[in-house]
Amino acid sequence: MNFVEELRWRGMIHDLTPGTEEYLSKGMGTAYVGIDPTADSLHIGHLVSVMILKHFQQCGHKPIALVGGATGMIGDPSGKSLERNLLDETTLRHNQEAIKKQLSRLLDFESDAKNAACLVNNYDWMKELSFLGFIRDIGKLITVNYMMAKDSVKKRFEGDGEGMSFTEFTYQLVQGYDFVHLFETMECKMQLGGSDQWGNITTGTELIRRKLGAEAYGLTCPLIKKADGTKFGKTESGNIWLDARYTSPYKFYQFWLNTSDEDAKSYIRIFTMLGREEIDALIAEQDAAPHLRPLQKRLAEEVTCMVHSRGEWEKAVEASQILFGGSTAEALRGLDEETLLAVFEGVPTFKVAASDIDGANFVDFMVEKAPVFPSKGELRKLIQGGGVSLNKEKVEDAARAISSADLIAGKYLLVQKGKKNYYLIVAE
RNA sequence: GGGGGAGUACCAGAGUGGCCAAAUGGGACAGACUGUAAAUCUGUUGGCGCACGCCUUCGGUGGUUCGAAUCCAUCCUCCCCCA
Repeated sequence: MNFVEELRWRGMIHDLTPGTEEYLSKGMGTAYVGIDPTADSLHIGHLVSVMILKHFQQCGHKPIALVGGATGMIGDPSGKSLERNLLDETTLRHNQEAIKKQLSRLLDFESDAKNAACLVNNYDWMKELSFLGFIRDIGKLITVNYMMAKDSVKKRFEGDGEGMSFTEFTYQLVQGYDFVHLFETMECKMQLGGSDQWGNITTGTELIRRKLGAEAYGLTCPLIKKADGTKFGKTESGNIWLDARYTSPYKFYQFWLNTSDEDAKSYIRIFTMLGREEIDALIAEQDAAPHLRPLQKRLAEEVTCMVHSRGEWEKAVEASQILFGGSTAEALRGLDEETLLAVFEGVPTFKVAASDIDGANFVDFMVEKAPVFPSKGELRKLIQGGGVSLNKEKVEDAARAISSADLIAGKYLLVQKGKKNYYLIVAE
């Protein structure tokens, strides 16, 4: 299978250096992607790079994931208008470990195959490097003029921003040096990344050309966009993380399920390994029966299974059916405690004393005892607009009281704000 | 150093003595419609015992006035022009 061809039909190529296809056609190639360890979990923005590595590996090449322990300490100025905050070493170490764990579930690091994936941390070689050594061996090879011509740098010199520190200016050289190092030690001749990395990648290939007199290659993928122009991978509640502690598998599943038709058509090519025929068939199915959303369902299934597990996917589907499948108050009451908790895992939960329940006024209770809503006025207005439900039944009267008879399984209250926002109240 | 302008709710932006809890647009939230979509339409968007009542808000402070976002003084911040 041809890697470049594969990415091309999936719409995952933004730019590539000349000679890339030829290099990869000569047998097993090696390429790396850099990942900034700014948090102790990857988010779905990282997923694109990981998918590229996955394809790379599937096409018989050797992928390397580079955790940027050193570069993370500097901060990539690309796409940033302000100087970045630096991370301390302890945090970085912790983040690196967590990211390693996540990556190892997505790529094959274990097998004996020649092209098993590999994980490196640039801190391991950067920490040995002396400042003097660096400016002698690397700094000499590149002119400031060349570095200034990069978009990521130019932007910081013009217009808004607040200037750029020497540290960030040097970033591209440091990242370029990674490439040189991997080229020399692992025969890694290619770097992959998002389109914002193009400048950094070409600095690397340039360094390799000047220092080693050798050819190296780069490929970038377009930044993922949503059809409505808003930012991909963010919701009101923030980033979508791969770590279940930050984004529950249910939320994760829901995120993909809720993509628009248009986006789903491109996402399914980018975020799943499904083949061309299968995807074309799904798209045809979607066009024939859009309300059934076969595309979104399949997309959500594939990605959730890949990132979490089939078991988590099944739970997410089950939870979705209970939450959105037109279930009634009776169905809700029919649930046993265990299922209930599983379904509402990750839903904001409030604990109250059981003695506070009986006879309490609904509005007062929801603001004072279990602060689901920030103010009584807002809650009243929502109730008037028909936007609040208790145990799947619309709250009609703002003055209604609650009692222990409202408790599900003797200790839970399920409050809904609108259709999608659930809150669980536990009486203890 | 000289001259001019501006700071209003989440954002943008009206208002320049009482009719201002403050136009309008965007955003956000909710309702209807739907496919848990998009588009559209509707409502809400300072707090409180909420249908015309009270309290806190228009950069800070202090004043004038029966009454101030609006007038005066002063301080702070930002922008523009000239040197």
